[in-house]
Amino acid sequence: MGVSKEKAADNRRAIIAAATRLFRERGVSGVGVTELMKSAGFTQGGFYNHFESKDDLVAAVLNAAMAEGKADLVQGAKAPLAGEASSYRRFVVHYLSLPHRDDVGSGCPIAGFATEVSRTGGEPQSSYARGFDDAVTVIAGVLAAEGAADGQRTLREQAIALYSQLVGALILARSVTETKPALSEEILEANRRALGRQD
Amino acid sequence: MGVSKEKAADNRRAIIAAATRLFRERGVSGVGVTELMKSAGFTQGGFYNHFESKDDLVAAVLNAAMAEGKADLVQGAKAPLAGEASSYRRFVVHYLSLPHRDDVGSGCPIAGFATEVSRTGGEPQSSYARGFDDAVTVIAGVLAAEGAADGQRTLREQAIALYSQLVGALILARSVTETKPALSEEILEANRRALGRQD
DNA sequence: TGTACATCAGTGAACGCGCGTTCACTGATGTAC
DNA sequence: TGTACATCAGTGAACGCGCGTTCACTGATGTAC
Repeated sequence: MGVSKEKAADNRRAIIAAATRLFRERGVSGVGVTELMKSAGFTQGGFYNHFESKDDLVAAVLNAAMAEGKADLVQGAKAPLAGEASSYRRFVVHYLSLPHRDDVGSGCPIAGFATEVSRTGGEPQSSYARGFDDAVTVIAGVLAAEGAADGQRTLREQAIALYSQLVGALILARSVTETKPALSEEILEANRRALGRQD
Repeated sequence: MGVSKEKAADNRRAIIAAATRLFRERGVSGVGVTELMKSAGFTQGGFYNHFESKDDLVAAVLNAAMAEGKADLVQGAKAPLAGEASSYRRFVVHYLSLPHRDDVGSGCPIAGFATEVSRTGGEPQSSYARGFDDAVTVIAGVLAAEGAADGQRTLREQAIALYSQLVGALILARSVTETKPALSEEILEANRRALGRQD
């Protein structure tokens, strides 16, 4: 078809963008290369001009998703101090909100890819682990701003525990959304209340 | 081959048992019927004498895994009061232990099947939700025995929040085991410490 | 600046392979008499 | 209790299908002169 280098790079990004969404929603093995390419606006064959294999794409997807996830987090943490809520409060409430629960495709990639990378291992898992560490650092910053002093536990430790609870609550809420929506909301609410008081 | 009804029922259970393990370890779509049957000691064709389809097996597997998971929980909660540790303490420490992290195949099915059922929906998800509810009830009992009074929050609410944190910690620890074992252990440890003090 | 040609992103048919499922066959089980 | 026969769990080859991947082809891009 003939396409400029610039346009080709755009197209590569479009494929990755489609994959970061679809892989979170349905899992890597739940999305075929043909469907993926179609969803990005191309036909199947072109895939291999950009990636060596589907596994190669998975690695690129985790890198991209983690970078994007970190950007979202940082932006959220230092968001314009609109409203009276603290950073901490806003972060928790947003993370455990219905819109976030229902938006697996562009929601927190740590929650969306956790099970995937535990089975994949390798490079994607390394990217994921780096992304997790970055997130913990940002959250520790939020806790510091909150003045969440604790003689026994470091900020990092507290951030890891908080993030674990948030991720668990989100994954559990998502796991029963379709058949038990009331239970799903109850899970979010119980965790919001548990995290309402300072940890 | 010719097999008694009794033996046939045993064989059906063996297939389900193999599947509850393999599906947790590698996901439903990561295990083929042929491999599954081989792992249970049979050839592929016999599968359809016991189940209408692979989806039908998935439903049976979730029922079985939830029943077994509940039995494990109840047993753990009322375990012989050996040692000085409280039920609560024992539960948390075991849940966040390395052996439990490394035993996805027969570990907590709520953690092992969470992502799977969020995509599957339907009957398997209903079984899962029932299993989750049962687990919350058992945990609320453990918290009650601990005298975890809290004027603001019900025992059920506290149990849901606690379980969310445990499940999140386990899933996150598993997600980085292969490439970042130190981080994986740090996640378990941070949550153990966070839950050491009464919630 | 203009022309000739190599490059390479995109197309879509085709490949082999493993999947879930079906089938004809087998032989011990378990029932009818 | 013994014999004849229907049942049905288990076997393993075969089915169609969708998967990841390859390929010959195309035409605009972008370089050489």
